[in-house]
Amino acid sequence: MPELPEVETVRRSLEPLICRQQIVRVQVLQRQLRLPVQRNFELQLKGTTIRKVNRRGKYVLLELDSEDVWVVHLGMSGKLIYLTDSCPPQKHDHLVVCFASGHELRFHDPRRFGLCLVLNHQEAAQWPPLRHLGVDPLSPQFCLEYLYPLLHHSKRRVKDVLMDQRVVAGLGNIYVNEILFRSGLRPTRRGARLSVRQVERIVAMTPTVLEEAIRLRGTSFADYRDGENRKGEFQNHLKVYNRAGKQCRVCSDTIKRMRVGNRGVFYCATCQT
DNA sequence: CGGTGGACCTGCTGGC
DNA sequence: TGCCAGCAGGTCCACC
Repeated sequence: MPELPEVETVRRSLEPLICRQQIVRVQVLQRQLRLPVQRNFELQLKGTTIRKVNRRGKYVLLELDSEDVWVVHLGMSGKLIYLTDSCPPQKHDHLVVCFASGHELRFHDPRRFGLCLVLNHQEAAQWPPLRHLGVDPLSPQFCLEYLYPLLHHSKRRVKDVLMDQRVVAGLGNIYVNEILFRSGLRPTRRGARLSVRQVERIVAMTPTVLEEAIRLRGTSFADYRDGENRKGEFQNHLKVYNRAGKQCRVCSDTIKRMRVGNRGVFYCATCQT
């Protein structure tokens, strides 16, 4: 499910709802997520107040007044849902966090590819998945001088390089397909074979696509919802992803689908070379 | 070492 | 209608 625009939408929707709220009760209903939920997870959260909601790549980082960080990754099907009225836990609600206000935050994840853990600031800085994250594609560090050498020295497909979280933090399959369409490049092109001009197009189109998707509150197929369980709208603006057999919105050619590294890739053979 | 393919898990869709 | 294969937005690890 969630790539950078969806995670950022969750962050923005949760921030005003949960900041300054004190956690009074924590229930773990399912410990087996991508990593098992820590033994002392409940104790680490209980009594703390959420100070800020940050994002790094696809990770949501909930900063606590205890100086710990509650790290959440939504995997493929994870949701963080804010409830003002309690109800019995639903199927696949794995975590229920109750605030002093009586409101709740729940982590819900049918496929359990998601992740929840509590780390202090030093541990968070050391934790390899966070430590190795590449630049944020919406930051000024994401520029030609950064990206061109990484692509130029890689034999991998441009799609795989852009999806590598150590290179760019937050891109996944949907947005890489869209970015490469708008850059006029086939996903199977090898990084080393791209010209400076072509990498310039990627650098320009990446924030354009991501910012448009954030404005439309992300892409919802089946699962994705923001912190208030609302769908996004960007699925109606996709140019190639999930559009195999349909007409290209630019040239009317038929959008093609192929498999690259065990996942679906969508492209227009006329617009992308 | 870099690069690829499968595993992890549940649910939905489409074909027969 | 029912069943089953195939597919899904992410990450990690074994293997070449």
